[in-house]
Amino acid sequence: MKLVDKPKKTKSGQYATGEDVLLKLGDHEIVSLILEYRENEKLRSTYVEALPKMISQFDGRIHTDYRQAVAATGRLSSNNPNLQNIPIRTEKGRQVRSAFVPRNKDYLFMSADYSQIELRIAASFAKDEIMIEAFRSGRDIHSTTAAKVFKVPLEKVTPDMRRKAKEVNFGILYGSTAFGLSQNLQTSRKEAAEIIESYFTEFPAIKRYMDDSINQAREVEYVETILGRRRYLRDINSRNVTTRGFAERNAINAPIQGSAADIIKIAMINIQRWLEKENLKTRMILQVHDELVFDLFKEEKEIVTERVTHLMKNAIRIEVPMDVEVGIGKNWLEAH
DNA sequence: AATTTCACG
DNA sequence: ACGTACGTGAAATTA
Repeated sequence: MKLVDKPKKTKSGQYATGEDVLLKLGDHEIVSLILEYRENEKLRSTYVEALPKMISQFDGRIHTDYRQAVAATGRLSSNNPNLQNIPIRTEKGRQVRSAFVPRNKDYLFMSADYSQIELRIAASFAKDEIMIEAFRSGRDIHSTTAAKVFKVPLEKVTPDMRRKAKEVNFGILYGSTAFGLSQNLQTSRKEAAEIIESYFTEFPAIKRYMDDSINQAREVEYVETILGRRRYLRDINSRNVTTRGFAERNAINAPIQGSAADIIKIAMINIQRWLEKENLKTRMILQVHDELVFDLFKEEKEIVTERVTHLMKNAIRIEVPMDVEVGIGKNWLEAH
């Protein structure tokens, strides 16, 4: 439709039509129509029509498989079907999620989520006193970051400043560049670069930790999680800047993402041991990276809530307290 | 079989 | 000038 002069192409030479590309075409009505169609098709083909076919003839339930040796960071992955990517972000998506229900009327769905686990791990590894103190005092981490980065008192942080700070906090964990952040914030590279610079001035320990991670990786060509899982980074000394850049971002991200995986695995082992020891009817049924989902026997509500929270918070001791949010409802959506 | 897109954390 | 934020899996399309 000649909406732009030089349309972006994919590496195989096709026109790129991903969501981020379409949204930069301007506000032609075709864009929202295509994206609406895509959303509907995704939900129809991947969930609404696929999942019912996966119902077991033996017990009427859907069973995923977890793979323990696929993800390079030590995370689990879920397949056949993937139950770690059930929709939640859009209204129609949430309808799909609400179809996941307990086994019978004596049960409820319970979800227990680690709050900001990766940022807490980063603060702890970096020994950043400001960020550690923010978590210890239970302050909102994104607002705290916004106050520091934009140099205003906490009460003067606007929703837009908080939104940007949140993107920065995530970007940091991924080793984001000014370009990446500007794309994500839909702002100029200049502003993105200024925000990042300001971030590193306010949180010097985080900057030091990131540099140390890369330098250590250069020495031994691997990085490690808190429990010693290694990710080998054989490209870390590559002379190709793009290749080396990937390895450097992995050097920052893998210990953090992987340590979060270590921690939830310890919690899962302790929770399962406890459920069996106590002969409880509640079952741990899903893991979604920082969340555990339970088919909760109603009469066990109080004890399970208390013990699961405790076992998740205390799986491993680090410099920062772990916070866990528990929700209970009559389906997976309501449990959040 | 490879690529592209998009669902999740 | 180029490429550019981490980790996955599934469906549809393209080659």
